[in-house]
Amino acid sequence: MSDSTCLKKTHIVQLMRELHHLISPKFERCTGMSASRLQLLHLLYDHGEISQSALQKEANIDSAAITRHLKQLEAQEKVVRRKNPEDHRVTLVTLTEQGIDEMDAYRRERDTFVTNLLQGFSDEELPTLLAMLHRIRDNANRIEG
Amino acid sequence: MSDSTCLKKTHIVQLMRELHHLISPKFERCTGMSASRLQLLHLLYDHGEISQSALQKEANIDSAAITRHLKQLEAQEKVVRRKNPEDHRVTLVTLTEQGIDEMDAYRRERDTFVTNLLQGFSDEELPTLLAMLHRIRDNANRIEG
DNA sequence: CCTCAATGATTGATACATCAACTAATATAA
DNA sequence: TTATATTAGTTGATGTATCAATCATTGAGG
Repeated sequence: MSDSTCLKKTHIVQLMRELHHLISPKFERCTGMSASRLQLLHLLYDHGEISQSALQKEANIDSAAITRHLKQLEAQEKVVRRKNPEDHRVTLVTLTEQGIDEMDAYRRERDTFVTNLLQGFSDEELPTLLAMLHRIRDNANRIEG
Repeated sequence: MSDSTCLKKTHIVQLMRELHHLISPKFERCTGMSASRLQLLHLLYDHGEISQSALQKEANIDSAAITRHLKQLEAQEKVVRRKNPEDHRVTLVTLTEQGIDEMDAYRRERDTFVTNLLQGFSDEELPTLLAMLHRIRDNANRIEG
């Protein structure tokens, strides 16, 4: 592979890192909640009651982080947890009514945010970008870890 | 904007987050150093002696984080710090000989990593992707912060 | 039935990033 | 030139992520 190709690839990887660094705190300020936590809430919204380990697998977050997030979301009365009566090892999590209600507002904020972030992208460009990101993800999954 | 466009944008943003989450620890394992710290070393390599505040501006990292990274890099004898004799507020940082030597290895590891991560991307696709990421960055910079 | 392995969740230690508060040095302006 | 503001860097508190160790519960095999 040519040097210039490698250089471009390096720039892309650097830029992706920089973007995350730039976007993540802004997302949090605009939506009022961190992307991780909002992801958990969305998973709960879509799945209904779900175990923490299932959440963990879908969100790809460490189970310790799941526990800590849910502890705080529970304190904010956005979720409830209960032991699965059929298997006392597993904890089942659900959105509260309040949590469900608040999701609408969070969703709106998120939609505004992503709209602004990808402003100017045409209907042809978006699928192109999405496909590229998927390919990068597949490559990443092949790298030893 | 149509719902499906917004949905695509949301997917893209989610995927970018997921990618960072996936790539960052792998990068660290493969190269033997976190991307932040390697970025600092690269900046030092390119600039020669440079002040911490200049480093901070280029790396876009909090100055507290800069201080702590450099403290450890100094303990590992990869960098040296000295006060600017003309302005005792500023601390000037340089790579040590050892630091410079080690950069070759780090660079090789990084090149291997980014090559694998972007495997299969053609010479036409890479600039396209890079341009798109730049546009996203510009959009992000326009979002209130 | 009883041991031992596997699973789900939690906790503690550690790492890294941020913000806010602070110190020290320098620049500005009355 | 003295008071004030600005700049560079450090430190402490906090939040979040990881890994490793631990506990409780369940499952499987002798």
